[in-house]
Order: sequence, then C-alpha cells, then structure tokens
Amino acid sequence: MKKEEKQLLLNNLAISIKKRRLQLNISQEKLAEKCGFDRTYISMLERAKRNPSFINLVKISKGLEIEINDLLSLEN
Amino acid sequence: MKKEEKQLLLNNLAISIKKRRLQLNISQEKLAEKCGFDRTYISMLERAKRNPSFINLVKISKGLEIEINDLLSLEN
DNA sequence: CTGTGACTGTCAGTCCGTG
DNA sequence: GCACGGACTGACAGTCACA
Repeated sequence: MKKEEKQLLLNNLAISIKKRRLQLNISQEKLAEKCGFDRTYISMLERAKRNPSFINLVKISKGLEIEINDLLSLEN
Repeated sequence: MKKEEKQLLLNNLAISIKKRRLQLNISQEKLAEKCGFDRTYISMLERAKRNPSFINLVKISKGLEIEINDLLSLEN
C-alpha cells in the first residue's frame, strides 16, 4: 500500500467528517467538546493530517451522531 | 468513554475479523501475508490486544475481501 | 498454526500559542 | 471560527524469540 493511497483514504475521511459536522451546523470546537478531543485534533483530522485509531474513529462518529459505517460510506 | 467500553469495541472488532477470516478459510499467517502485516499483529488483533489505526483497518478489510463498513457491521 | 511479552522508533493526541 | 506551528507524553506499529 502506497503513501499516496493512505493519504487518499485520510482525505476521504477528512471530507466525510467535515461534511457531517457542517450538516450538524456546529464548530470544530463544539465537536471536539462532544467527542472529548482537543480542538486542534479535529482540525488536523479535517485536514487529513492524522490517522486516527479505531477507538477514536468510534468517538468521532458518536460526536457526529452517526453510525461509524455510515460515516465511512458517506458520499463525498 | 470508559476503558471497558473501549475494550468491548475491540472485542467486537476482534471477533468480526476472526469470523471473516474463518469464512475465507485461511490462516492468520495467510491473512497477514495478504495484508502485509506480521502474523503476530493479526494474532493480537484477533485477541483484541491492539487498537488499530484507520489505515490498518482498511488494510485488514482489504485482506479480508470485505468492505470496511461491512466488516464493522458484521453480526457476532 | 497460534499465543504471548517485550522491545524500539514513530506517531497520535494535548496544550501552548500565532495570524 | 479556523489553519497552523512547536513541544511534550503516551500510545501504537512492527518485529522478535519462545512456547
């Protein structure tokens, strides 16, 4: 698996997270608060700068009030 | 989010991975080879000893020839 | 064929700040 | 409200020898 491929996956995830957050009409800070994360971490995720763990993916999806599989299959 | 909750999530993931691997009727070693992982890493995942990253989750699902959201929503 | 513990380097995730 | 940076600690990746 190539580096660009990984980055592409992170990009898609980033877009999905951002898209869903905007649907909820909340700020990164607010989402961070809901998830129990630092605001800068959310920022990094939405810029595809981080590769979150499975557990954190679950936390994010909870904060976004969406099932994790729905989050991952969100059309971009 | 409590520690037991996280462990529960990892347990479910572990079971799903193992179940799917057995469906394919391949060994941990064989799966490891398909994913590009060490066989002991697969072993750890199936024993819920590791909290894999998003990228590694994708790799696993590819090795298991299943969509990641299908893997996560596999009935245990 | 798989379980297990231990290990090292890298990265995740936080906390401080800036424009 | 967000992007972005540096510095820090803990967690994960990836491997090994052994059972």
